[in-house]
Amino acid sequence: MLDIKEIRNNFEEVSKRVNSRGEDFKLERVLELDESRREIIAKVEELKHLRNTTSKKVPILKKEGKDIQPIIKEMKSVGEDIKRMDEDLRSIENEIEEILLVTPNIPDLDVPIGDDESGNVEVSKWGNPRDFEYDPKAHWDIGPDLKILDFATASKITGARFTLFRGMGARLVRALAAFMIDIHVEKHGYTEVLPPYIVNSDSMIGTGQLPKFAEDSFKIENQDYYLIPTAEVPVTNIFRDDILAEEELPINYCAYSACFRSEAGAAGRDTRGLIRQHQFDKVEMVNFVKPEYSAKALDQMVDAAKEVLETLELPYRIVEMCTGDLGISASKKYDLEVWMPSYGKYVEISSCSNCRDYQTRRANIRFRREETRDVEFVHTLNGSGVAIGRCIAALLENHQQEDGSVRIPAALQKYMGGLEVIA
RNA sequence: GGAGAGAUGGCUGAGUGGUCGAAGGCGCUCGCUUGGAAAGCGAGUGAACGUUUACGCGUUCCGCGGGUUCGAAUCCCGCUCUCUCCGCCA
Repeated sequence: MLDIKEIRNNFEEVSKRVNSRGEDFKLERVLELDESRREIIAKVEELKHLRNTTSKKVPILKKEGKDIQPIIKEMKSVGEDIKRMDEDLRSIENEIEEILLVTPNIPDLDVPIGDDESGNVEVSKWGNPRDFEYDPKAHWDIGPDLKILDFATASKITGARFTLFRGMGARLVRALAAFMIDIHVEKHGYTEVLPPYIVNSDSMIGTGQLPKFAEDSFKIENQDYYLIPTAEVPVTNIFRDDILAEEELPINYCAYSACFRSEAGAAGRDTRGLIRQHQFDKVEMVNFVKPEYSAKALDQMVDAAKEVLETLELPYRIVEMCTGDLGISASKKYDLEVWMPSYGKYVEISSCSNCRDYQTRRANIRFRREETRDVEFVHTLNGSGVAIGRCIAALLENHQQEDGSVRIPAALQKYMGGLEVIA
């Protein structure tokens, strides 16, 4: 959520930068509403002050035997005025909130301007796509051939966009989760958490999934519960409505979880294989940091994700998202894209975002700065470290061998019980 | 799912209609004291919003949302969460 005071005091700049995302976010209306809101507040608080001071006098006058009927009559009417103005105020504040909850974060000044993904900028590349001396298979063929992925049975059990992992396939999911978490915990100082996979709407609002993107989530019928689209939601909301001590920061959590997405707008896209599923596993990183530290934290988070891919010997590139392709909460975002031979291109496998104070304003996550004793909003970052389903697709395709088997990268072998090849 | 109890400031814990943002205690901060520390003594110690150059002033907040009243932490209604017992269950 944007800071209403920032909108008020710095309207041109805020408006220009938010609208650089390629959409007009109607901040003028917020300005108008804010104006009348403050007008009403001034009036109604004056009346409340009158009521308070008068109410204190009433028992005294009563004791003195004075006639308090005229005062009571007057205060009754004052009370009605207050009630009416409070209602007006509430409706204005609701409208302001309604707008602010769907207004995205302000992009950082150095984010490239662009309307859509075509404006994204490649920052770096690691490794080289393998030059196959034979016709490489896609993972949706490799998996079923090795009997480790079973899409047909999953669609019987549930429907489209689900996978049944079998044998070494199932083992691979478990191995990758453990492998990734170990990297983050042992090398990057993360604390492992395992959150609920179902959250309430306050949590979904806190991280930005609601109210704007309701159709992307699975909602539990007749309850205020949602299946998490990412562990970012429960983990970021751990500190909702808290004031942290400065010395507690930074807090770095990583979490394995299943993720559930309706993929409402993706009908017909990526219909084969593991790339776009309603349920997938992911290891997520979430940072809570002091404002002055969040830019650096984003680089470190990207480094942690890079390490996962490099250790798995998967070629990737890093792309910086342009203003038109940032998520609602992000002020700056890097995607890590892994080389996918079946697609003949790089495919997103991690997304690392600096959300600055956007989520913490929504979720009311603050810290007290020692020096000033002031309360400030924490900055949050989140990033995949990395998506396990897509990682399996990449492993199968990039490390496939001509005989149909798949080589397990050295670093992963101990997590696979010493297995070197899936055959 | 059934029965009961509860929710007050960083913590603990009073408060059943009127000078209550809320006693007391603990904690914390600053000062005094000390060779130093502890103890002791004194002062201070929430957040949001509005207003103000500033000092400050005002409003709101006692789980959440309504209601009664001139006035609600206190009375009434609804909801949420926590705890205990029973049932069920991995």
